[in-house]
Amino acid sequence: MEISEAFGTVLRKYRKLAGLTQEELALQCDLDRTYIGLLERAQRQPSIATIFTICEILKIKPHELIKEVENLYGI
Amino acid sequence: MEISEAFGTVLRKYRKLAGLTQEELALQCDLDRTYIGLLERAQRQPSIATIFTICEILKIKPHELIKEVENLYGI
DNA sequence: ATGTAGACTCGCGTCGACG
DNA sequence: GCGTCGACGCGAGTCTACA
Repeated sequence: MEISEAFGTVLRKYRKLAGLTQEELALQCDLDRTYIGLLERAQRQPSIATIFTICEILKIKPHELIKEVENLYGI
Repeated sequence: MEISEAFGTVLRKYRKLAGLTQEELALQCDLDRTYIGLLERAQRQPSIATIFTICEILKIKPHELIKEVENLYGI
């Protein structure tokens, strides 16, 4: 599995766990709604700053999210 | 502490631990030598793909590196 | 072996609009 | 509520060169 694909999958999972729509998450993260969609569909590579911002809103530690990305990616 | 500053500090620490020069690390990561320097001096924000690539060469799990970045950043 | 600088390409991230 | 499209600014990442 590709890395952006892994990230997108994990992101969607945690967003739904938080009970947020792409629109709500984007608003709170101060990011664009379409960009969250692009991330989930693995069409963009987030920067480390973006990862931290999203994790803060999703109330999850970045390293925990990254760990799941590692698993899907297959490290 | 800024997030790119935190990442740069952690990167430099693990690069030296691995006994590599910026040049050697860059070569193995298939990145530019000057870019590694920019990262360590907090003048660039790595993408998630770049983080994973660097961590692979440094023989460290991305989430472990991220965890240290969190600590310096103060989460 | 590293810092810096300039110039370059391309992808991140934004925005408005439509189905 | 989400996917997609086109257009856009700007920053990631490259390359060359000098100290």
